[in-house]
Amino acid sequence: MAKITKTIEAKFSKYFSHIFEKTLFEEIIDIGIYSSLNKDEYLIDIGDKLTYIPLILKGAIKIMREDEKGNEILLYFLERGDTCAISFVNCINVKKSLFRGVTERHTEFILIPVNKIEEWLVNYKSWREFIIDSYHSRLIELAKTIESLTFLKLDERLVQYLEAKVKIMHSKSLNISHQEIATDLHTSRVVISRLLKALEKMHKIELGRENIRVTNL
DNA sequence: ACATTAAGTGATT
DNA sequence: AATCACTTAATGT
Repeated sequence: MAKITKTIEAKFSKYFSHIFEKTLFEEIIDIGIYSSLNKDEYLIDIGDKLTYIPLILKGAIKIMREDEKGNEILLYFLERGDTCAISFVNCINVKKSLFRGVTERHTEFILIPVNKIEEWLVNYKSWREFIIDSYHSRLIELAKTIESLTFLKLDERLVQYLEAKVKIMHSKSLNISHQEIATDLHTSRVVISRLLKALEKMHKIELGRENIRVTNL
């Protein structure tokens, strides 16, 4: 956790300056706290109290949902330029988080304290638009997830998953275990192993230990 | 050298 | 598509 330096401001400016009006931009630089997390760290867990909202500068976050029995399912990914809009409403009401956010890779972000979120909603048009926009994108992501859960077979979901992963990691070489994919898609490792083998036979991917190389999906 | 963890596979439901 | 049971291979200590 640190104050925002000139270098970080430049990074932030690159992805967010066209979104926010100048006075708001300056206020974010003044008030925001810069922070980062390594791969596989929790940004937020289910039940955590929300005190900050992250504006993502770099990296990617996986948003998961878990039921009472511990069944996990991947909802969507967040990346650079995104924020976790779902958490805004939670923030304002000081409710606990419904989701879990885990970093997919080293991730940098600027934290905005809860009290400012509400204040800016009143004072800045660009902030209102940003929040609504972000909320809208998350809703679309969720709709897509429901769609694939309902209509797609597991092999098609796996292909979608790999595509999303490649996009988010900015790499065709994914360092991920079959077990982790199985957990994300809420199925068993054996099934994933078999489907991956099938994709390999079709020359769409290449398999290694904890590595999948996507060649031509 | 031994234990642990990831991945491959046939058979069964 | 899930589970079991077992094997093989890679990696850590």
